[in-house]
Amino acid sequence: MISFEEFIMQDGSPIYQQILLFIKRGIIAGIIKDGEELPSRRVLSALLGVNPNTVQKAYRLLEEEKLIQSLQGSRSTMVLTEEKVRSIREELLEEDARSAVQKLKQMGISREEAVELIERYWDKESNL
Amino acid sequence: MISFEEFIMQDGSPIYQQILLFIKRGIIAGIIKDGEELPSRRVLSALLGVNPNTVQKAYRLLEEEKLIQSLQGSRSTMVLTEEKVRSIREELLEEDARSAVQKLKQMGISREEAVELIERYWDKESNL
DNA sequence: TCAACTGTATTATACATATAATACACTTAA
DNA sequence: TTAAGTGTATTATATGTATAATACAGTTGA
Repeated sequence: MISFEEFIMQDGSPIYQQILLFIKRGIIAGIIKDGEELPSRRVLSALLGVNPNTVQKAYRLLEEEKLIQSLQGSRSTMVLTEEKVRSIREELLEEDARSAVQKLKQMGISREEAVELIERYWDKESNL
Repeated sequence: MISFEEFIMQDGSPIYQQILLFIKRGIIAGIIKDGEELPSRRVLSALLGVNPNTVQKAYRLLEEEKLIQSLQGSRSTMVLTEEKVRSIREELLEEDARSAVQKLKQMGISREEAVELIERYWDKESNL
């Protein structure tokens, strides 16, 4: 089951994108599996405290990427293949690692300091 | 001198915030020093290919944080103390590291994989 | 002096994001 | 059967972001 209770709103980027990325990272982690049902738009919006239209926008993008299948009256279900998961994994890992390294380099951090920093915050961050 | 040629537009977050963070990271790296003159709003906007008002918004925020001093007719100059630099360093390092670790954990990446990933992208990323 | 540059401000327009309030057709389960 | 839940769609409003076109007052350097 998908645990949206772990969803942490990080201000800055659009909410619908945060939802989209949260689901994609869950897919990569293997927590969200093929055939699994997503919470309904209304339920998830209530859970996150956002507008139903915002959740709908995230779900519509998942639909366009063919990662979910939606039918009127029933909840949307995940449609995943190994190939899709591998593709998403590359896309997100690439972007997140590249972005983090770029920022740290801009601050004049050394490679060794960067590794130390990641290791230190690894323990600080609550487990997901 | 501040080298804004190294500025890379990353879509997603507002441009004025990207400019603000680019300058703050330059301060942390020690590239941008106390008393130094920033490019004028018009010059920087032309250099980055964005609207002068967008640069002005970033500079206004720097002004509000008392990191620059602006006088009509003259270019704005950096007003930095060791304490301010230390404060910005904590703020940004904290946020960037925390954010990176959170994303990697959400993807089910292990601590060892994360370190490997960072080290691999450290060499990929062009030097700044 | 004075032209060119500077910071600052205003108005208008356009687009993206988010919320709110509905509405309708379909499915599910009691 | 039918009430409740579902996906989907529309309209309106508000806010933030970015651009464009000006305008004005102050500074600088030839």
